[in-house]
Amino acid sequence: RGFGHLLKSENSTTGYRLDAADMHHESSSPSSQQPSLNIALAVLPYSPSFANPVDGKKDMTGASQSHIVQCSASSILQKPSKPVLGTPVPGSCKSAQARIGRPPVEGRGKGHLLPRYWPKYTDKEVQQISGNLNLNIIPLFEKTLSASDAGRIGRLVLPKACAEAYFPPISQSEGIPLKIQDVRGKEWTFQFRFWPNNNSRMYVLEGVTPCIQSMMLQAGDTVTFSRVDPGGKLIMGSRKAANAGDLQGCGVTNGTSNEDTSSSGVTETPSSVNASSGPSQIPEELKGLPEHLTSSPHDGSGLKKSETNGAMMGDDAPRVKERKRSRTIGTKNKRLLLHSEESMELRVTWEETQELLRPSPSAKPTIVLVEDHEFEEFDEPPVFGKRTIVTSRPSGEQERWASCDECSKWRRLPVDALLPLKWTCVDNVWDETRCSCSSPEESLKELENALRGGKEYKKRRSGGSQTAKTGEEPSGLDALASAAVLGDTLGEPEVATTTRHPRHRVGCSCIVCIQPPSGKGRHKPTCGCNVCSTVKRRFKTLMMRRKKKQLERDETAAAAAAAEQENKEGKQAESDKSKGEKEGSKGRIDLNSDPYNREDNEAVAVEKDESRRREEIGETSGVAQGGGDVVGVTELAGEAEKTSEEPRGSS
DNA sequence: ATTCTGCATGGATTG
DNA sequence: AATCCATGCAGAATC
Repeated sequence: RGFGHLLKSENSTTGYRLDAADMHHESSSPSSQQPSLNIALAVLPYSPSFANPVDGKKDMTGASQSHIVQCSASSILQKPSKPVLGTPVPGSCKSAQARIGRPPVEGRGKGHLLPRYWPKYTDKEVQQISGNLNLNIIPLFEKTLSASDAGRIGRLVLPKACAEAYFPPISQSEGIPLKIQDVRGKEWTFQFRFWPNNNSRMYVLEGVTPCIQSMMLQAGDTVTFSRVDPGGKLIMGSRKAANAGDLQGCGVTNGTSNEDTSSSGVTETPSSVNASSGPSQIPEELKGLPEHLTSSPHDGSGLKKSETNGAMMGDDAPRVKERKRSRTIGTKNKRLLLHSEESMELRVTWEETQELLRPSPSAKPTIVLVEDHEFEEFDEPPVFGKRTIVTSRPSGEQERWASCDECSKWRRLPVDALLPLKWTCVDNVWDETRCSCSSPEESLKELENALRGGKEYKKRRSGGSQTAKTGEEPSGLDALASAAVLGDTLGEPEVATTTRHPRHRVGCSCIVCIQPPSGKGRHKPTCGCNVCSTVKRRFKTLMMRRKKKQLERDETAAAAAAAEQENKEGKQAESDKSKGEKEGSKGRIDLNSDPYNREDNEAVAVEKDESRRREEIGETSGVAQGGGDVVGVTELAGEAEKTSEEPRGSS
């Protein structure tokens, strides 16, 4: 519907309306099976004459028209089993709109675009476009961001066909700088280039990180590329993945969320959009851009892709949908691939996370009646609340416990109490005798009995609430997703270990995984867990070795008498130093070696010393293994300095 | 130590 | 089987 309108000056005779209802009614005719046909045809396909998309555009309108005329319906209707249009489920949303996928302009061949790259627009977006007829927005393609695309590496992999079809041709691998404007009018310059890949090319946009960040995009979100007509200016927009729908337990694939706009070519669009960039922020020439180009993340409407769209589109639709769904980042992103066991682990974490969600403090819910059931609809994403613990008394009665963010004392609360992220004794409205940090803590016998051996107990042992340590918590769906995926912040910190290296799993003790984390989440200096003790032991061994070698070098240097000899030995010292560094490095890095097989006595001595020290502080090795974080290197260094006069080595 | 860069690899998809 | 493309990887550059 949208592009038909956009391009009506070029193709006014067709008069296609792309209402979903129309689509179905017209499906008897081959030429109308895909009413978006003319829309697709109106877009300039990749033309070798496309030489200057930014600075000036050739007569694109004419070219478009020629393609409109030249393209045959059959070339576009090769795969009628792949629906690109559809209707949302009636009643599933207040302003249900179809996201229209534009089919490729050409059939098989160089310019053929896979449906997942077709730009998809909604009625509302089109309406917005129609509000300003001064310029045409020619949708080119879109791409769902992969983890690599959204990562800090700053490279956005472009679908080859799209790159060759809609970006200027490049012959050199270095490519060319390409100016692309975002919907706020900011112009970005990316390096559009390619790498030789097998016998083909792999096209990338380099330097996209600032742009991606400014749009607050992440893996699973979609970037769209359009062209302004006239002018040929490239426009880059974005669309967030519909996490809100996933939040409600739908649309979760492999633990990741994705709007999956390519699954059927049709999705509903959130009801409230365009919150972030008002018209005043949009340059005049860009007013009227498709709504998706300016839509804000997480509209909060909680709408999701209709599960029945595929079924309405034909017999093949469910199969296609299933297949296409697997083509999301869930399957291709190896980092997010989970074994079934891990998947279960993730689900538990996710469910646990649900308990922490609270409505945003400023959010005012709207009551929506769906099939006689009242639902609270929030315009703002939820925030994390304070983590609490629910215990059961012998009588079966449940109660909730929370620790004060100020004094860390545990307070007994009603089981239905929902606490904000920051909660102190003063906020304890349920127990007047314990509504101050000066009030004594209740006997924690019940609490400890209930938690002994459990996760919460370990948390308790590791010193108070996690939220108090982490300070400012993330809020919103992004934080929720991150927490669920990483298992960090809210869940078991040990899970985060696996994020050090994608191939490694919990329990891996290699050099990569064993490194103590820096910043938040470090183990306490007194922590005696296996990881901490191993790291401490090895570090001490390293420092002792270095000290010994330094002494040897000093003796050598002192033995030198003549100045010339000194010079000579100075060089030798350099050589020794580098050699020593290498050996030191060997000792420093080799955290995977078995400490009990060390040939040097220092290790044994250090081990004994460590054991003695642990006995003194009454800790048992292994209790907190993996239950938290590892002592920071700086603390280790400080510890090492106490036993060595030598300045802290590079660690 | 971290980031950048260019290319390689291999799973997923397509024809 | 061919192709695409997400991501791994290693050397270089930089912090």
